[in-house]
Amino acid sequence: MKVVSWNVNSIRARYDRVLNWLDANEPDVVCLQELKCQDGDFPYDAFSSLGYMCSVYGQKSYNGVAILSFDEPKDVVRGFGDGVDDPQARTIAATIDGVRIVDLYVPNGGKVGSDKWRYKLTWYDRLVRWLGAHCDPTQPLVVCGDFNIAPEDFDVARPDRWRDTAMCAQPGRDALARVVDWGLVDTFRQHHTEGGHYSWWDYRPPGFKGNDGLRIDQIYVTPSLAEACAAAGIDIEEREDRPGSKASDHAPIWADFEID
DNA sequence: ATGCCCGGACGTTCCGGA
Repeated sequence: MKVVSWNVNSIRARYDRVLNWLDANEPDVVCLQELKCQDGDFPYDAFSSLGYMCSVYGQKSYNGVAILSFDEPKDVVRGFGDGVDDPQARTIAATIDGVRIVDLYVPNGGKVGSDKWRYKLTWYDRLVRWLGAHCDPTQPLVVCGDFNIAPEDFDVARPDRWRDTAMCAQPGRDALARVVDWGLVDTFRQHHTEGGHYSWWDYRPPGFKGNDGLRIDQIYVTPSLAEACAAAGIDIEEREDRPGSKASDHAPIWADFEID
């Protein structure tokens, strides 16, 4: 089972490019973030032509997540359902071929200390509680998406430049660590122990050309799936503009599992 | 110290992104 996670920065602006990538790579499960459209505007037909079923949790202009799969998605859940009045569409979960898939778009956080920053930290706390209430570290589980946190300095090309931002500030890293400590393994780090690998580059200079990258997109799994993870990677070629096809500011990340 | 580049929208400038 091949799983990909990709913050596409508008599915309507990106769907031809995403389609081409899916056609070439044939992942079994596709977790998308930042759809920036309502459910009714999602390009279902384009993806169904490649054989994908689409579970969508959209929102006008902002946020929005979706899980695409060849196999029928079961027990689809949108949002945390934790009683908090939160209109932001940032999480969707589904069971695909016996594997629970959780697709997340973690809040950006704005400036450290702002209301958005507090929302981000609170959101991480809600995620930990949600995992505790609805998931089990012994089950086959994928928790992936745009976490908007670079876990360590060697996940950042220029750590001094980013140190005190919402991507790197210690309270955010601590919040992410509490999610991982619940019982998850970073599939990319299983296969790449060295630094210097990134999944996001700002559109603004120095950006991709200046390699001012951060590794803020992750595919975490429970230990039973980690044992089955044969390979993981980041397709940085997809961060490059092509004629008539602009790139998202995020590259797709993927993990391959050998499961029956 | 700030903008740079993008996408979306009650659009012709703004907000949010990370």
